[in-house]
Amino acid sequence: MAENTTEFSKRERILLAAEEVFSRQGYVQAKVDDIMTLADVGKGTIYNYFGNKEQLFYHLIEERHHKLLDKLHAVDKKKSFLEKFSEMLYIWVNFLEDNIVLWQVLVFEMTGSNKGYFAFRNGDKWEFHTSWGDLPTKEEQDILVRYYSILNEEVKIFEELLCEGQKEKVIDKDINIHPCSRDLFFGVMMRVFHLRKFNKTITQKEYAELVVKNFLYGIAAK
Amino acid sequence: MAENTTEFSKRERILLAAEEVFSRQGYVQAKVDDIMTLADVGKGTIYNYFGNKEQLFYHLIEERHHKLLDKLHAVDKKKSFLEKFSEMLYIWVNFLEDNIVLWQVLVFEMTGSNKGYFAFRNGDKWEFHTSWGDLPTKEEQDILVRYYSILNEEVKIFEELLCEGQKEKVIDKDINIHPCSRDLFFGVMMRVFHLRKFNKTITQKEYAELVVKNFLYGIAAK
Amino acid sequence: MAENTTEFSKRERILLAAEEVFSRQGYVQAKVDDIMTLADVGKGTIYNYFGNKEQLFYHLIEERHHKLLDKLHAVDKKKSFLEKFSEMLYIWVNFLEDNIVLWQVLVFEMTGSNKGYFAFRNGDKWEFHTSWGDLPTKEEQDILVRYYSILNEEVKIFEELLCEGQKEKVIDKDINIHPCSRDLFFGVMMRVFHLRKFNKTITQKEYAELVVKNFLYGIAAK
Amino acid sequence: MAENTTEFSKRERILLAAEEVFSRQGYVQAKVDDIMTLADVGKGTIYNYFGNKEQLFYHLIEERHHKLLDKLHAVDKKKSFLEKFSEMLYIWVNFLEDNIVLWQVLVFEMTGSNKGYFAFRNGDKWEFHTSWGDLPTKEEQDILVRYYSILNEEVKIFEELLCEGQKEKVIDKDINIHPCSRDLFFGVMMRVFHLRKFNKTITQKEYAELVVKNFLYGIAAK
DNA sequence: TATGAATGAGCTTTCATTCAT
DNA sequence: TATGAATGAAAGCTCATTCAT
Repeated sequence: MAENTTEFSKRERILLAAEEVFSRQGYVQAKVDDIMTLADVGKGTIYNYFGNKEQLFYHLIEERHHKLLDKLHAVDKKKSFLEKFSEMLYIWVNFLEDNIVLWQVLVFEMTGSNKGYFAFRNGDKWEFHTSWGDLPTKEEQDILVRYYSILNEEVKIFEELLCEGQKEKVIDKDINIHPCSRDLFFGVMMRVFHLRKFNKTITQKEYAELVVKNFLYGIAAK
Repeated sequence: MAENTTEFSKRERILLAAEEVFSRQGYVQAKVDDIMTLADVGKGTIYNYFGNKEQLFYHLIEERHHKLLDKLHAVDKKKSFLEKFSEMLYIWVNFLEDNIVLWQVLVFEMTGSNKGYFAFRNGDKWEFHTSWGDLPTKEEQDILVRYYSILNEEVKIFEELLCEGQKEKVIDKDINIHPCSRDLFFGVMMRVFHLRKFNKTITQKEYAELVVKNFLYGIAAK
Repeated sequence: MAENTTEFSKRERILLAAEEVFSRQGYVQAKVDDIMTLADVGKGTIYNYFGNKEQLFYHLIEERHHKLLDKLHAVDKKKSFLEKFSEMLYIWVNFLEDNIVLWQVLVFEMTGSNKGYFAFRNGDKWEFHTSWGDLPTKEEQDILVRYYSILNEEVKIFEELLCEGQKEKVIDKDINIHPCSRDLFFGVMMRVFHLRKFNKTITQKEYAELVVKNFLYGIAAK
Repeated sequence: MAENTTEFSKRERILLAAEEVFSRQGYVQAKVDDIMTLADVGKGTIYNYFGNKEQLFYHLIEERHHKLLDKLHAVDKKKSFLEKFSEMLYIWVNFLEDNIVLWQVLVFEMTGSNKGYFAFRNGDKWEFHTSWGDLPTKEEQDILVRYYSILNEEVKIFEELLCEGQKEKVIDKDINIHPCSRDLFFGVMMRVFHLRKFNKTITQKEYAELVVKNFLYGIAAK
């Protein structure tokens, strides 16, 4: 990765190295030193480009996030709900296979869910809650919001998709789409993490179909 | 918590404080000093009782784990699959509401899934794999195994339940129960985490029923 | 050692355990906990009997020291210098084989020679010097004096012996006995430590004779 | 020492401070904080340069060791055995006067002789033994070996010298050179430690001659 | 712009000693 | 007299960040 120092710009090399190190170690345990060494740049360079460790992680995530968004938005709007559902789930599964640890870190560490924080949008503001009393400080909140916003943008696409499915009467009218879309989004993340272990023979495409099927029709005998 | 120093033994106070601090900070970022202060005991006392930070966390988790297991095993074996399913899911949801951050820490940090590790049992041994090359050291593996074993014991109960459902032909015969039970187990964890935020009006009982319904029959219009 | 708790008094058991632990670990690294466990007494008991770790070590050393002195003084005064020399050296070698680590700890750690301190008697007072500027504090000096006194008593016996040898004209009249007796005393300690490794076939008796021979006549070809 | 911060590089200042602190306190009781303060550098700097406390000590010792070796090897090979003996002993005495506490720490603490460990080379491997049952762990052994190797290199020079003396028939043919060279080597160390106290009037040169004389011909009246 | 030597607050853990029982 | 639970000061080491070059 770090060998072809001429092929990539310093910024790209840092991002590539950051991906590897954050994926190996998680966020807290990842060391800027390791990223520096792997990227084959000076330590100061990382700080020049990205300001600090957290912002480096954010930029890494943001870049991937936008690539995912682009793919998701590229799905042909005119297709049927079921076709779009399969296709978009495939994109999501495919993305997760490449970025699973990073996205787990994002969901667990960076949104503060490992500290009992959770947040949701109330109108145009984010509200924070906690299972244990202390709310995040203002600075912490600003950071958390950035990561919540990323996840929210991703979830929203599936939420809108499911709404469409409900309008098209494929999805039951009594279903509450909001939590349901979160179930789908985070549930697939868990499934991908386990798929890798137990179900390596199935292709991503087939897997996406299976998820759609189970999600829509359950596992009960017909 | 620390106020009622006479009501609880030092050991209990440490465990109570540990729960709060680990839930506030996750495992790595939790400081033994904070646990000590909150429990209102000397720092050495924690080490006398539990040996080190990791063992303290383990004892905390193990204690809760056994309480959960007891409840799950107390479900009347003679009831029908559907009754048992609802009842056990309710127990699991109920348990998670009380221990959600701790169990997220367990699943994410302590099993090393934040580092790309995953493990599964091959016969009577645990095998470790990683998305990024470095395997955990022997010592780390020993620690990981303890946490995997806890989760495995919990998942197994649901796996056996679903097998029963398959035998009773409530669950489709073509479903692969092994990954499916993991989906259920970890999926509910995710749902509970989001339920708290978006769906506070519904009772745990009702929620458990909803999960069963969606899991078995999906969300498609009938 | 600790098994026959009825055979020995608590005090004896502590001393026996202390010997083993100090010999295994040296003074600083020996843990009072280990002594307590091995002696099978409560930790407070050690402090009741001996006050603190240092005094426990001192009592241990002192007890052995007096046994050595008794043996050395029991040598028949009327024998010739050479006979007495051999006999006393044998006693010293024999004692060291049983107490080598303890006496190394005494010489190195407890006299502060590992800290560059050295002391000698000026009349009836001990004077302290150091290679590195800071003299030991008053309290430290008091402790050091106790250990220096023990070694001094032991060396003195050999010093007097060599003086006698000089009077009997077996030892050259130009030899300065004071440093020479220290050479003998500490040199034998070093030799015993190495004898154990390289020269196991020779008996202690033969070894004492060898030391006497080399000390008196050197190793040059005759 | 710390005053002339411009005269010495940080590395040199750390080594100088380490010498002083290890000489004042021995190895175990020396505090990295004190070295840091005395060297007037940040604590991390010590770890950047030397990795850890033990390696710092090792580098300190190794540096001195190589200087000693250079001097010892610089002795003219063509001189007679007796001339070389005097000259090399003078070098050794001279070296010890400057490094006595450090070399005592090396011999006593770092080789584990304060814990009853001793080691010797069997072919090309070091074998460990102990007076009290517990052998050092593998990691401890690796560290011990480094210090044993240093001492071994130094002793070996004297061993070879004495072998030469035996070939030249200056030393008795029945003498076992191996333990004898250890006696000389460690004995001189003891003597230097005591010389400083009792015999300051004699020069190092004269002292070296005296040791040679006593070692070869003993102290008996001729 | 790019560097990496230097920093020091902050972490986990140890262990001699105390003291209420 | 005997105990051992409890203590907390003190230790080695880490690593995000800075800043002179």
